[in-house]
Amino acid sequence: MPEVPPPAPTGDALLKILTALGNPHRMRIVAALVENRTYVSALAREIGISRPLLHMHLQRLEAAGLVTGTLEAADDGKTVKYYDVTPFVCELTPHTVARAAATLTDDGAGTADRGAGRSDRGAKEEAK
Amino acid sequence: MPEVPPPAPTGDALLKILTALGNPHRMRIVAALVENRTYVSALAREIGISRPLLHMHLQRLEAAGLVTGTLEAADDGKTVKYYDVTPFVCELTPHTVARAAATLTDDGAGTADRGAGRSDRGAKEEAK
DNA sequence: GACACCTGTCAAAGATTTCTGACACATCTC
DNA sequence: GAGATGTGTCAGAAATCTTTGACAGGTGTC
Repeated sequence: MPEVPPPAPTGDALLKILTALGNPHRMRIVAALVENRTYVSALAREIGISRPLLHMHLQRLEAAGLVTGTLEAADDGKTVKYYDVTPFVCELTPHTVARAAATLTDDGAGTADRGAGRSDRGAKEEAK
Repeated sequence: MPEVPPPAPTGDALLKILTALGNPHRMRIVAALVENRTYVSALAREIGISRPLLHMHLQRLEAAGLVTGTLEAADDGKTVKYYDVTPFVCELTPHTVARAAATLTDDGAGTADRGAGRSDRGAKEEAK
């Protein structure tokens, strides 16, 4: 079959995606960015949350590879940070979850890589 | 049978699925149940977590509709609770997330006032 | 009866996540 | 300069999730 199967992310990557998307505010952020790209302050006004809070949510989404932020210069020269959604595709089935769980690096004892670990993975798309 | 498109869960349902799957232990539970169905105590030993903890995780998974538990009688007559995975299919893309976000009943204000007393919550948005 | 399994629930501690209010800095307009 | 807009970060409170240990049953075997 010529069908190209989904990228099948690693366990940690899938976990990051799930925890990133598992939040009403972040789901709405993705929804808003699908409609049209915006910058941080405008998006905060649109959704109705504070800038610091939105900043945190955007960081979480970006860390999961679901959105990307670019610092651009507006017409008047002011620097604005625009965000776009990544065209991610992730199929969730018992099999894909099981496959991802096999590569989890979390031993359950709390060896979670919180804030550490440099990841050069800009896109999960080619992961295999 | 022709191609059946994914059911497109409601916002709250998808959120439940995502938060249920967004946990290393629960991902491993699904993985273990995909291999072969078991009962609670055996599963707890297999994964290496306590029974009360596993019980909570299973409840969360069952509440999201990802697994189902059935109280059965073993050969010797002892009652055992077996768990099976539901053959769920959920496609995660910017579009599906956006579509689901539109039906979220969480007003983001923390007020668990599901679907009641609807009024303009964005009153302060235009106050600028 | 004593033991070994199974089932479930509870309260309380521990660890994350979420959220708010300030702060500091830059650019453009009046 | 003052004011409005944009950027980002920080500490600490508040809410939620995770985890443990103890408890209260049930059934079958020795």
